[in-house]
Amino acid sequence: MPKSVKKSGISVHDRLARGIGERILAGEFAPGTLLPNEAEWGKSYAVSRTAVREAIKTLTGKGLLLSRPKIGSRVQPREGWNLLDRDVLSWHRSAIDRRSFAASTQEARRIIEPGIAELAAKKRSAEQLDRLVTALENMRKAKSVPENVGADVEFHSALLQAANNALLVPFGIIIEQALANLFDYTSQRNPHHNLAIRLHENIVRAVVAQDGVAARQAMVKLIDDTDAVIAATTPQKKKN
Amino acid sequence: MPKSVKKSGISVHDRLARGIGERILAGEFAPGTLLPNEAEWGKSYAVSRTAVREAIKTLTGKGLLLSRPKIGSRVQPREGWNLLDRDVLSWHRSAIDRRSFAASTQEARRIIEPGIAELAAKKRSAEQLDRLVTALENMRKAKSVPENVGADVEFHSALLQAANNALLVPFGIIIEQALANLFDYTSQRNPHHNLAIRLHENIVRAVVAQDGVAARQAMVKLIDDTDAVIAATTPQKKKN
DNA sequence: GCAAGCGTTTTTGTATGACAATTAAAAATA
DNA sequence: TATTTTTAATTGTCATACAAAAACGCTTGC
Repeated sequence: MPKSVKKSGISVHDRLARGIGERILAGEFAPGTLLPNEAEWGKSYAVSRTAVREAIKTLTGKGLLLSRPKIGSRVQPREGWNLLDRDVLSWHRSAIDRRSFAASTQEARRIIEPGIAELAAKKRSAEQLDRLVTALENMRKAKSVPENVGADVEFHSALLQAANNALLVPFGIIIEQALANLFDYTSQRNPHHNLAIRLHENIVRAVVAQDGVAARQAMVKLIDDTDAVIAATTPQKKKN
Repeated sequence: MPKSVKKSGISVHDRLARGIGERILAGEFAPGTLLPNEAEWGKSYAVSRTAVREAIKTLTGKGLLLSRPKIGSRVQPREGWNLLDRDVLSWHRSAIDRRSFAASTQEARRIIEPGIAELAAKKRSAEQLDRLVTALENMRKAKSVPENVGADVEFHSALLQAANNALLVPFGIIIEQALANLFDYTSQRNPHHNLAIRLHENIVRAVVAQDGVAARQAMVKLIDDTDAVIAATTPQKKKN
């Protein structure tokens, strides 16, 4: 019996890649494991070998697999996984519990975003500053939760771009996921909205003044606040 | 059998993916550009459409492309590129000049690695500490430049793993490239070897003592030294 | 004249079948 | 037992055919 894959508008090999990818991230196929061969995938998902191969190429491109003739496709060690890939990260997110995912993203943000803010303050161009200011205005104008999330993501993306370092760009995905995650917690209305706006304003002020240290500090405060929001909406947390 | 100079071993679609990927990173196909269609690629590289499609799937999986029926494959905006993918980063590296690549990697390391050191000091397990200590010993014992690079990379990988945050793991690729790059500069013998060892020892000491602040400071000193090495081997640079 | 709807056509998406290349594992040999 | 050869399983590549999506141009109706 063909395994049912969630159907949607997207292509067969994309659905397959997601199906297999989620099972790898969930630990069903641990690193070092040899996957079923292409013919078996085709049979179990009722698709052609062509589609299977394209799905496997996608996963290989993301560092999850390595294929060799006569051997098959082997799950690679975790160090090689492109966890900062949008797809892989979303599979990862659905494979672990929300709390620890939120903790990981916040921890990572705390390491990276203050440095980004400092760089942005020092190196931003006038255009990049414009984009940041516009994002802040959109945050003020936001009337719904999705609008709010969108403007917030745009704000942090603009800041990231203003840092002018291509190697840091991939970390934007973490911020995106962290914010999406956050708005899972703060259900419909966010009473912190005004405070959040003010915290973002402080960052903009520092970037305008090209004051790296102030930008860093303002970002730390913003992340502190996010931590507080998460803690407040959580039944209980255990310390270690 | 030296008659054929064909890139032996590597598959056709891998070579194609690399070929197209390098041309995208080099700017020949800018973001927003529509690539030639699959049939044309097949003709110009003398391969089947199947191979072309698998190469394109690889690149799509790395965030470089998006394909849609009747439209074609369009180069995605840079924000979506998985620059922390090993392949993409190497294509990027060969597309820009060495100096600015070194500057970018050092800038990124300066943002992230101190935080990693601090996390590692606070959260490392006994086994993770062992791995770190072993890497340090291998640095001491290293007799050749490649051995030295290998042990150095292993040291920073061990530290990264000790930080116990999966989202930060992809950053290891930057460290790898940065160190490889560095040893391009310091040609054969590195007179800084003893100093470098001592700087690494300081990090280990802090991690042993679980002193996060000390670990952070020690890492900053190490990166400072790396900057100094780069500056010393460079004709001239301007400060701003 | 102009807008809306409808086929046309281009390009990717999927399937099938065939054969080549690779190499682990089994079999044969020294 | 150790080494070499053969075999077989699996991915890699190709050719062909048709399906599906969607931009484009055409017709039609007002």
